[in-house]
Amino acid sequence: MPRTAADVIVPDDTKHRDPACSIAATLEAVGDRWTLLILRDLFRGVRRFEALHRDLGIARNLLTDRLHRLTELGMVYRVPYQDRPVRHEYRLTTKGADLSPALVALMHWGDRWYATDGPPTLLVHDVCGTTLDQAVSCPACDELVTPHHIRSRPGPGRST
Amino acid sequence: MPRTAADVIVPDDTKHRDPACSIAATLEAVGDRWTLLILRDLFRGVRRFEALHRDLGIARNLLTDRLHRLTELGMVYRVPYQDRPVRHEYRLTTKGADLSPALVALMHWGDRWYATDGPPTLLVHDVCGTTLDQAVSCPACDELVTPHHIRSRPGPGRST
DNA sequence: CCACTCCGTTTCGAATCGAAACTGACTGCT
DNA sequence: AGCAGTCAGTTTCGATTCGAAACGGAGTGG
Repeated sequence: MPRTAADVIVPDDTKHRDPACSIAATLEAVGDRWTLLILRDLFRGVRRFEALHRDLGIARNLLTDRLHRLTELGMVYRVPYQDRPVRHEYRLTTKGADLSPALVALMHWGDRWYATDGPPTLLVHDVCGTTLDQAVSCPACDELVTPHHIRSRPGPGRST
Repeated sequence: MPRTAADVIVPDDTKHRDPACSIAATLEAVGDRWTLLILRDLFRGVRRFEALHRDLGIARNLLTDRLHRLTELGMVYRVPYQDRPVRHEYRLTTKGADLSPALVALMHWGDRWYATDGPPTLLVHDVCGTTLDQAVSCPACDELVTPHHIRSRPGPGRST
C-alpha cells in the first residue's frame, strides 16, 4: 500500500503529461498504438519497410510516419542495403535497443495474463538457451522486490 | 510470416495485432495514450476520479471510459469510500499491480534518455530506502543479460 | 434557497487512423 | 522494347477517436 508520501508535495499545475515523470516522457516518445510493436519487430530482425508493413498490418502512411519519428528521436537509423534504387533498412540505435527491458516486461505480463497455453514466445540467453528472468531488486538487501515494497521518492530531477 | 490470411475472412477483430505475441496482447489491453498513466497514478495512490482527472489532465469522458475498461479487464476494482452519495475509488487488482515491472522499465528508460538533471522520481525499497534496480538475468549463467544476448524462440503457446 | 463537491454523460468540432489507390525507381524476363 | 513484379513511399478520403466544455444529479453545508 503506497503511502501518501510522494503525492502530497505535488504542486497544483501539473497540467498535461507532466515532464516530471519519466513514464510520461517515455510514453510521449513511444506510447502510441504502433511504435512499440515496430520496435519489437526491429528487435526480432524485421528491418525493411515492406516486411514491417506485412508483419504488423500497419497502414503504410503510419509506418512511414512512425519510422521517421523514431529516426528523429534517435532510436532508429537507416542503413542502405542496396544501390540501384537506394533502399534502406531500419536498425535500432542504443537508445532504441535500451527499450528492450520494457518490451520484456510487457511481454511477461501478456504471458502471465493472456497466454493460456503458455507463452507464444520465449526469451532465451543466446549462449546457453536458458529462459530469461526479469526482476526488480534491491542492491542493498540483495533480494527481489515486489510491487508492494516499492515506494517513490522525488529525485534530483526537480520535482518542484 | 503471416500471409494475407488475417485480412481475408476474419469476422470480428483480430485484423491486426497478432495474438501470438504477448507484447501485442499487452498493448491491446493497455497500449493506449492514457491507460498506463492511469495505472501509474493508481500505483502512486491517486485513486479517485477527480484526483486522476486533475493529476493527468485527461478528459473526463475518456477517464470514465478507461476506468470502465480497466475494471472489465480485471485490472482495477471499485471500492466505496463514502455512503450518502455512494462514491468509489479505484484500486489495482493483482493483475493490475503485476504491470509494475513494465512501468518501472518505462520509467528507467525515460530517466536514462530524457532526465537531463537526473531522475525526477526514484523508486526505493520501502524497508531500506535504497534505489532499486531492474534487470534481465539468466538463471543458469547467473549473470545479467544485455539486449544483444537475448534471442527469441517459439514457446508452447502455438506460433505458426 | 444557494453554493459547492464529486462523478459522471452528452455534445460537437478537431485530430488521427486505416484501406486502397497512386507514384516512381528499379530488376528480370522474353 | 514491352510487360510484370518488388519495394518504398505519398495521397486521398471516410471512419474512428479525442478533447474541452456544458450539463446532470446526488448529496453536504450554510
